Amino acid sequence: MTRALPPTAKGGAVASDRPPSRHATIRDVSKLADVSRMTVSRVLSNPELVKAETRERVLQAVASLNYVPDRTAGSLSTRRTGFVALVLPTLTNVNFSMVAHGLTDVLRPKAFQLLITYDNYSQQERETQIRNLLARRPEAIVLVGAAHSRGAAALLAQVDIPVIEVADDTTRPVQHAVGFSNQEAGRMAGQHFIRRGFTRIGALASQPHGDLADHRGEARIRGLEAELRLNGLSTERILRDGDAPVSYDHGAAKLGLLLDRHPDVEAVFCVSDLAAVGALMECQRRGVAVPDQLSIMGFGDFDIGRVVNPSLTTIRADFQDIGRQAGQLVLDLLGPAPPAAPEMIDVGLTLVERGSVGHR
Amino acid sequence: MTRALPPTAKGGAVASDRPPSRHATIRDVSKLADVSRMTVSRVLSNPELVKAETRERVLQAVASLNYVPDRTAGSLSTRRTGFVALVLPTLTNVNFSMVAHGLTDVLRPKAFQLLITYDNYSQQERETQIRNLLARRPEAIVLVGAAHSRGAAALLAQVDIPVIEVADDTTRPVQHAVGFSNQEAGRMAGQHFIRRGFTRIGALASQPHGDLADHRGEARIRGLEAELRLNGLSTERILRDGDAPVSYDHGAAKLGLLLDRHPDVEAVFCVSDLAAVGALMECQRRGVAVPDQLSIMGFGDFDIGRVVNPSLTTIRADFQDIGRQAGQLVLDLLGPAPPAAPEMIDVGLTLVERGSVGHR
DNA sequence: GATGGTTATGTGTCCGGTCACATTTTGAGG
DNA sequence: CCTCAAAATGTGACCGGACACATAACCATC
Repeated sequence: MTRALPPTAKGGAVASDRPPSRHATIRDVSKLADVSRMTVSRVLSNPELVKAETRERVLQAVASLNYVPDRTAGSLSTRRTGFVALVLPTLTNVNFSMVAHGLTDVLRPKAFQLLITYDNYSQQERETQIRNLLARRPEAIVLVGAAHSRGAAALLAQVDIPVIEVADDTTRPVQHAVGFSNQEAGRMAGQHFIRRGFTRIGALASQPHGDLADHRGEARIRGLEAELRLNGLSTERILRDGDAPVSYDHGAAKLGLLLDRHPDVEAVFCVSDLAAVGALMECQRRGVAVPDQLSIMGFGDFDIGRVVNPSLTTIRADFQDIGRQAGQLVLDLLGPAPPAAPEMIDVGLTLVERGSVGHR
Repeated sequence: MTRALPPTAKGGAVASDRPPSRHATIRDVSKLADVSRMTVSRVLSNPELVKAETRERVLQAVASLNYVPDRTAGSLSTRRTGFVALVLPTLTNVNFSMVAHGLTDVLRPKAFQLLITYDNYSQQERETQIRNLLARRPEAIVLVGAAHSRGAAALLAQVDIPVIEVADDTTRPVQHAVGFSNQEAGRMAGQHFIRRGFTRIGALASQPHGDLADHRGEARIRGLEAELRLNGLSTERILRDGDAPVSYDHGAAKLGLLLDRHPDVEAVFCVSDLAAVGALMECQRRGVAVPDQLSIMGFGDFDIGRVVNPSLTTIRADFQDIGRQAGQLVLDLLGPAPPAAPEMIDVGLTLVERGSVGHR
């Protein structure tokens, strides 16, 4: 329960007291069952190699000692940790969590353990996280996002395990990628608005600056910009303001700003459903009818978009599927016949038409 | 990049090929720097013990070999893994994620690494997750929720590391607890409604059944029930229906059901803000004015509650603070002077009055 | 220049498993 | 009852670090 105080405890910082082993070891079990360590080991990993009678005896010893094999020790010997590292921007974004769930769906049955960390959208922090993770000797590393600091990129480039970048653009990954084109998302939004007859199209995004930046959101905005230009439309209603990541509040506040600056805006694309819902709510408060007076489109297909009024038209990427595919890719790459070429899987995007986008 | 195929590869399942070491070891570094292993080890953990000149030489060797110390090996020797295990119901609930963030806030600076898993609200799965985690020899284990299967409870009871149950009731924890009273939350909701003059009070919750059950939500409901009874009010408008965990959709659907069954209901408490927001949206669709015709209260103070119209009155528990306090408790318990008695920290609850609750 | 206390560095062992290989036991067949 | 392959079990080394302790280098002092 409580740690035994080292005998030399002076109340000060006693850093180097090697705590006594409090766990039963394989030797304890082997003695109790009167077999060799190896037999115990076999009972636990290849039971069919051990005679039923002996096996039973060993299992009883295991149970009576509450023996739980130490995977740290096992890993050192087998050189297989069973860890797969996962780096997310944050744990608080459901879509990123879905990537983790998707990975777990595939990897948990194969006895892999996810090592999940996050970097709060900071490339600097991401680099130190990657470094820490590598010290744990994961068998593969999965990262949400393809933008890395110079140091992180160097780290990943010289690593000898599968590296999979997910939920981002699949162009020029370090090794492998499972994702979609963020620019394409922006283009889809633009095309949809244009098809609906809108010409005064705006957008809400964060301002990209320095270490903390939402590269994926920015890419979406660039896609929209490109589409607008292609159609000879103005891009002046695209608002980049505030810090990443965007939120409900961001959407509400910035929609107000956009409306003040460009009262003539007909349709707004938000880099995230969160901002879109915030914008929608701000419209309710201002008495701006959606979609009659203003159309709103989001990105990400968050649950909330389905219940708001009107329901939110959005662009969907299946993040759980991304996780699953990444997980399967990890298994393939770690398997007996790993694919030789880098995999670049594009899971595509779907425009989900609901109620928040009208037409002219 | 790709795994070297074992020389014996027949294309079949080659399970037991011990992959050759692909990482530089401390010996490699020591040879290159022409020092002993121990000097290298010291440079990396107690640099001040090594002469500046030697240190420099070692660091160069480290850099040129891209040496990353293997924490698996280190852990085996020091008997300190630096892992703190965290078991959540799911990764997709922001409040649980906030617990993880709070823990990280405190533990990351102390070089601990969270080992995060989730059990999809299944006690059975939770038990196997705990078992897997223990094999990794975490130095402490933090669990969201205090309800465990018989096996899990046994596992936790005989473990020799700090066990902290968080974000749940703090009564009778296995060891320590950081949380709040869910029943109290229900009572607070009831009291607030009653103060506002309502008598026909209802609630939305999931149906508790079997392995998958939302014990926390159920406790809130029981608190509300108790409060209603205490005031001689009917509890018949409390609706327990559908599977846990509740969601926006659940709230929307079940509010409809409640309204159909009890058109006279004046105020509804939802076990989660998610359900509350869903209910609110359903009201918008049905033309039921909130709060004029119906008052709605949630639990959890999710971001979305602040932006909807009307904004959502809710009961707030500071989940990130829970995480931080749990993290600090871990540090204390692992420190040189661990508290002897079990800690039971109640972080309390706050009623956040916003727009969705009116009065008679 | 011998003495002794720092400071700096090195050696052997162990952590708790698993691997490769060796040895013993078992049982079918002659 | 012996032979011999197959099945069952055991032995020693090793994975990559860190600890405890030993030894060497340094430097001031007398």
